[in-house]
Amino acid sequence: MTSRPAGTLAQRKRRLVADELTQAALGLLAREGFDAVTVDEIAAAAGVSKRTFFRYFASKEDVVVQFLAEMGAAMRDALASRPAAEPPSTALRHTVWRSIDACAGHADRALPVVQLILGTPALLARFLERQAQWRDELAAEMAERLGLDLTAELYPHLAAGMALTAFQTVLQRWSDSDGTEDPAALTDRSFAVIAPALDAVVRTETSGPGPTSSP
Amino acid sequence: MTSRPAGTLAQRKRRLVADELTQAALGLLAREGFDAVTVDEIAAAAGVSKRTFFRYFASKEDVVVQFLAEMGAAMRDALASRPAAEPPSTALRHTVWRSIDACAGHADRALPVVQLILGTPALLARFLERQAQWRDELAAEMAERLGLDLTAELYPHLAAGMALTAFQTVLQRWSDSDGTEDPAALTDRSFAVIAPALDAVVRTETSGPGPTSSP
DNA sequence: GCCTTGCGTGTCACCAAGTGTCAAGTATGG
DNA sequence: CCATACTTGACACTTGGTGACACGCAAGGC
Repeated sequence: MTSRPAGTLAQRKRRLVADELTQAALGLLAREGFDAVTVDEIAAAAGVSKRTFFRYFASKEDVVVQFLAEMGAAMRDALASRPAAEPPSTALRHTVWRSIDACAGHADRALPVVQLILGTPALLARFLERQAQWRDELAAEMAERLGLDLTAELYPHLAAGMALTAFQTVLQRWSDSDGTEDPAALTDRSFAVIAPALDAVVRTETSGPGPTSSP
Repeated sequence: MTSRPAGTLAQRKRRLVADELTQAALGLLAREGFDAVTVDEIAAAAGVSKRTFFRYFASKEDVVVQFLAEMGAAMRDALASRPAAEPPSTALRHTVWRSIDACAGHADRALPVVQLILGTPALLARFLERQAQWRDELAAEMAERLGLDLTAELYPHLAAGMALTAFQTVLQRWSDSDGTEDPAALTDRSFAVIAPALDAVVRTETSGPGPTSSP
């Protein structure tokens, strides 16, 4: 009863501490830079001990990257919810748009974080690592969508990779332009470039040796 | 005089120590796993101190990733040396093939390293970070090749990203199959998929609003 | 032959990221 | 009131990585 917010009381308390930690970390890191802030400082700013910090986040990088963690699940959901008959380029465009839009929606909070990530090698590395997981997940979803064998075909992984390349390109431009450029336009332009490959599924993989030869 | 091998004597000595360190590290890491080996052990195995290790490599990850560092330069060189009239898909296929071939060439040494990298989150992250740099370099080269404005157009970054997606996909398959699958065939198949996008440069970016609309 | 200069290395001290352990605090249930 | 489970803080410890200093050794000038 009275479970209005979400889950048990203990879970809500845990969420509270996590939010406090994230808030403190994001503020300090964006202002001072990733290497200039220690975990002790973040913990102190949130009013907990260093040990407790590591009970909530696996690493200092995680505080920032986990802030974008739901993006992976969101993308997969978005892809799964697109009509099966839709051409891949359209389905994938909506897929990455789900996350881009989430960023662009509250740019005031998201932009500094994106700039921090893209500008910090250690964070960029973690972000890309996360993207590699998303790629596998999206590839699995694409294979299921199209009834392809994930282990035999290359298309699913390549399609997912191309979509995430577009994602990353848009994010980079948006970050570099300090939020000036329009994410929607960037997304459309990116997918206009990669669409010819995304929508040429049937030919390339099912017909034997194909057109490629002569190294 | 007597500068047969390369550079001065000091430089050759330095190279010798670096090779010894790399050799020791690769052996230990591949056998025991990345986290199970300490820097002290690597240094001891190479007969130097921990401090000296860090005078040669910026981090423990670097020992492994720097082993593939020349790939970036090799790719850029490969792209720069392709005839300007060549279609992008062909030029980029040769570009990534330069590195794939280098791996496949001495698979006995390269395969364990690739498997170590792809199987270790921390190393994968560094590898992807490196790839992000390559992407920018290849994008710059592509822009110059095609006379495009790197800051205005999206195609260069997207094309470079697609090529590297193919690169990563091939490497992944090759690693997963324990070197069984043919890298050349995988490369050709991958580029057959992405070629339609790579070779459709002119239309998408130069002609105004274009075919993309209706979200 | 000696002495200076410079470079590479080892030793030591140090900081920060993580982890294991244990004791103390607090909510729940009998 | 007590027993239990869960969370937290405090402490110690390992490891990655850096700074500072001293030593050894080669090259070159006197």
